[in-house]
Amino acid sequence: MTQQMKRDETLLSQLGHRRTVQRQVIMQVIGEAEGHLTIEQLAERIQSIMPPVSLSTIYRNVELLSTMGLIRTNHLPSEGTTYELADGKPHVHLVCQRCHSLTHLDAQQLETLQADLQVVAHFQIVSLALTVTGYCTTCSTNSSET
Amino acid sequence: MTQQMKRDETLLSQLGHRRTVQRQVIMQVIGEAEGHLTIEQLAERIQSIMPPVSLSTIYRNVELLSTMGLIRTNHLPSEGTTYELADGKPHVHLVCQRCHSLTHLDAQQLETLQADLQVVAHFQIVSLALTVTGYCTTCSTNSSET
DNA sequence: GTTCGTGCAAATACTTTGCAAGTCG
DNA sequence: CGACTTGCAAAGTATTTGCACGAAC
Repeated sequence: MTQQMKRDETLLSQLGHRRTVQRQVIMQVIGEAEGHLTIEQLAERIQSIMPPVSLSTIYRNVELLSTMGLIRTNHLPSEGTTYELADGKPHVHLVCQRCHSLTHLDAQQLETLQADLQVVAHFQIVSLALTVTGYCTTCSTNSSET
Repeated sequence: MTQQMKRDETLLSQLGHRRTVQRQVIMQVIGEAEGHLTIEQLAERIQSIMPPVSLSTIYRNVELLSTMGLIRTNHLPSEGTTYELADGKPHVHLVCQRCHSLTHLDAQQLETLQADLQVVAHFQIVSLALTVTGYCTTCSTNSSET
């Protein structure tokens, strides 16, 4: 959180945006979370440390922070839109098409691929997430019973 | 489409589902499309070949077809939820956090990774999509001007 | 006749937008 | 003062659900 907050303040001033309390708390909450958060989860956690922030404000700010590259926006099936720190670490999301369960993996093996894409696509990668669709262990096992 | 339709019918009967006109047309349209389709695009194309199918029916059937592993569900930022054939071919989606543009890549280099994950996660992979978040060439170039 | 599927309309999310009031430099 | 933010309420979209009718086995 410490390093992240510092980067936050730096970027916010760089881009001419104000370090409002709301924005600071949003960054703080996202930074302290282990995984990704939905807008509602964000709102809840914010309320636990300060007076509630309106949903529209949260929506507007995650959009801003995402544009600035501070956070990453995920579009996941079961959980809807979620947000997390844009730390550049590759994610693997295992999405089950049957029960819609979601499993996370930290994929070391993606490190090299990230570099490849950098070159190939001339795309400035902020974060890299692999969405794998298929069947989780449970469903894959039970599928024969159907 | 031919092979796909056959597989469609096979699976549909296997699972005790009926091969209704609506379902066949939905599969046909998705099969004939090059890329992924939104629910609305689906509805439009269906209307061009038969009397309109209600949106709820389409929603219910893409859910069904997805559960059956015939099609793949994408959750993309700019285009919302889209559907396409679950052909197992890896996709790379380059999502720009700034202008929200979406670029597609066919990634051959993911083939091996797919095998790795199969083992590591005991996850039965239907399809594999890499969502890369960052800045596209245009935005990456212009970012300094901001 | 019993089960399954569809269409329609209503009900639910989820997200965006307009506007008035407040804050900061 | 002038630019930027927020909160609230209203407006939009997107998706789901309940129900009655019709089709299939």
